[in-house]
Amino acid sequence: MLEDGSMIDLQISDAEWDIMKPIWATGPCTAADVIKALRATHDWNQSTIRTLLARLVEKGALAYDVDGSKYIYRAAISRSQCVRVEGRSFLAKAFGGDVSALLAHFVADASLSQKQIGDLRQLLEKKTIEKEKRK
Amino acid sequence: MLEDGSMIDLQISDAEWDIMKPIWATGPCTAADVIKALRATHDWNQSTIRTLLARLVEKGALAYDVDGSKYIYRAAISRSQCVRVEGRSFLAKAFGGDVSALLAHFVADASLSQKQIGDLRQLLEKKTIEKEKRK
DNA sequence: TAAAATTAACTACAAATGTAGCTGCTCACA
DNA sequence: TGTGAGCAGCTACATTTGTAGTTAATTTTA
Repeated sequence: MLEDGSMIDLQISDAEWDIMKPIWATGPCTAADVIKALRATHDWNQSTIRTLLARLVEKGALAYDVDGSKYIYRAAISRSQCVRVEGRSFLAKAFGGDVSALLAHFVADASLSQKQIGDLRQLLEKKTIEKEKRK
Repeated sequence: MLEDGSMIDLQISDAEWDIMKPIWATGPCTAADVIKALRATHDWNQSTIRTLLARLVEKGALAYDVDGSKYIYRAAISRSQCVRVEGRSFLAKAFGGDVSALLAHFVADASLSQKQIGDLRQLLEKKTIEKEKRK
């Protein structure tokens, strides 16, 4: 069990993320559904997608229920869990774990709209208040 | 040439990042220096480090000057360039390119100190003011 | 100067990843 | 009920990555 109780630390490759996304987005579905969902954005052979689905099952990122001759795949780990794991790994790699540095980087690198900046400021404000309260 | 004029899009693996770090941190140095720098944190055979150095040269992330029988390695790409490339790839993979979502995630996931929150708020404020001015 | 220590170059090899092809079963439709 | 389309399972294969070992030249040191 990892410190945060997440208990998972799967490494999902780039291509595998692309498979997970439509499943997280639309819920349980068949391989055909995933293939259809990716047709627009990826020039992948359907074999490729089926292979990746199988690998994700092996890894424990997906599970499936059998429906006649096909599988209904569903996420076995949540997007947020994956994001957390992936985020920490990136944070460690690129910023030596310094979250402030990471945040500063993305604030500087991205061109945020006035509204986005406002939202984030509000989020931070709320966080400050929460902390105040807990004192 | 990529849109931002960075012109590079090297993929630096996790282990390779660990090699780049001390070089970025301390400037040009020999393989022995890198090995020494990593001894504290990594249980790597020196062969491993030398292999990674060579790979990074192949990839164009490092360059070297010959000094007698040894190489003085130096970064051929800056840390910030790497961070930018890596950051965008992560942003695309985990947040579909939505910077706000990324920022919100790290603000929520990390336990920021009061001071860190304050600094970030200040940074955003500055950004807001800049934008105001440019109007 | 002869032996010991360094160094870069080359080789190795398993696991992960990207990207498919082939095969045999099965289900729906003609 | 035969047949074609679709499906999962298995095989394949080049590349990247993690992690070394070996070798030959060279440099340092006793």
